[in-house]
Amino acid sequence: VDNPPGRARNPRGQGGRLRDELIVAAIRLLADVGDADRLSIRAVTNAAGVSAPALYRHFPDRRSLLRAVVEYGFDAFDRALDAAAAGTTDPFDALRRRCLAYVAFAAEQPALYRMLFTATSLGPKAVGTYGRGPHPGAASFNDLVNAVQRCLDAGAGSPHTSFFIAIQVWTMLHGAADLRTAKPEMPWPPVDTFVHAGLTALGLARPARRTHRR
Amino acid sequence: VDNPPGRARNPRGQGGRLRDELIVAAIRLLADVGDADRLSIRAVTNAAGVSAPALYRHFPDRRSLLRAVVEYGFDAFDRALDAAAAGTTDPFDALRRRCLAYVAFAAEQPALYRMLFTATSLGPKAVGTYGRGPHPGAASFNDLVNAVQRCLDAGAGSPHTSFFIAIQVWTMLHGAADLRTAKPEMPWPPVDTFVHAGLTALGLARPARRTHRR
DNA sequence: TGTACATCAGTGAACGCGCGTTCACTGATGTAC
DNA sequence: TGTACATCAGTGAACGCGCGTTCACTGATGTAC
Repeated sequence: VDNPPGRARNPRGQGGRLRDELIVAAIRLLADVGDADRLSIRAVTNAAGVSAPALYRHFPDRRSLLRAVVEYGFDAFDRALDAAAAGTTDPFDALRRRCLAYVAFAAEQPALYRMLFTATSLGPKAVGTYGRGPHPGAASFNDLVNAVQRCLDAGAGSPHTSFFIAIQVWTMLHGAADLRTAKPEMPWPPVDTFVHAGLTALGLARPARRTHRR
Repeated sequence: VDNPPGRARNPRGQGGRLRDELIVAAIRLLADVGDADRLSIRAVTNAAGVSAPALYRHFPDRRSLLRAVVEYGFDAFDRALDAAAAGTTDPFDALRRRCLAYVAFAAEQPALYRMLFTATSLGPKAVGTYGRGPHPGAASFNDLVNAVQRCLDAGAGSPHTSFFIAIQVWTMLHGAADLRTAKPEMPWPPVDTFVHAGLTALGLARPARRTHRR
């Protein structure tokens, strides 16, 4: 991984650009090394084409960089799911599309997905904790609760609250996403088949129509 | 973490004992450090009361130790689930008990659980791959398929095969176990409520009896 | 019964490495006068 | 218009550390004769 030879120093007042470049380089590198623990400052700065100490102008320490990566990653995750759901007005179809996009995101960027969903706030580990403010994934979960609620409003048949059902859906999605990454040697059923079966079992398939069109 | 002061050298021919002591020490340490990546040879041998090079008499390298930990961990996992299911003859109750024991195992030893279920065969990472022979978790999954099949034989109502249903159950359990560890700040519903709801949704609750006893 | 020797569990020092972080610095560029 | 200076993005060398692994070794114990 050589330095991009042509990187020029940012002009005065534009030093902040390097901050974003470092985050993007970290995410790119994450796909190669497979684990946030392997994201060393030296590797990230080298991938961004600067020397290691240059990082400290933008982040006080390594953990701060990783936290920024997590926030950036959740942003990308939310955008991917919203984009998938934007293609339909039917709440059941929207939820199904969100679910498929969820698993697809994890399949495309497994190391980033794990960093967002399993490395965060795990004791003294790499990323550290988010003491103040909401957890960066809170918005994503809230989107899911809302998507489920729209299905309930449209007549979905579940005895549970939208919160409880959202937990059920999230659990299924995380299990599917994480296990498929962890155990690639298993003969997993196709994702859409699996997601459809899961949503149906949870009462989140479209209910039978009361009337037929003529 | 000081050396246990009293450790005596094993007698001739009993050098193999240290092998087990190292594995046990590694699992104990795993609970403290929280991640298999942090299981350094020096930390493990120190916890076992020997010098670092002593490990090489029993394992060719670090990865071999970690693989032995995984095998040992799957053994303990299987025993915990079997013990939980041994208390009943009803297949639905047996499956439910297995599920609760699954999540309990993960809650009690989160780092070990992760090592078994998410670190294995993840590219060039800590543990390495299991090229030859069956995956050490294969037996556990097979037990689950059998437990599901017994429910089907007892009249469970699912349109799917026992393999597919076992994938559904496993996905739910892994999702629940892993997310609860990763996001402890979430207001998770009680495990037994959640597992009961999940098994019911999957058609794995006891079917209504045809006849009543008089 | 005594002794030389082979076996073997484990040690202590050392290696080269990549790490996060610090420090004093360089050199281009905008600004004040 | 020219020049001294402040600003600031980024550098290069160095630090102390823990790591996996190697090497030559120690010293207790069982065995052959």
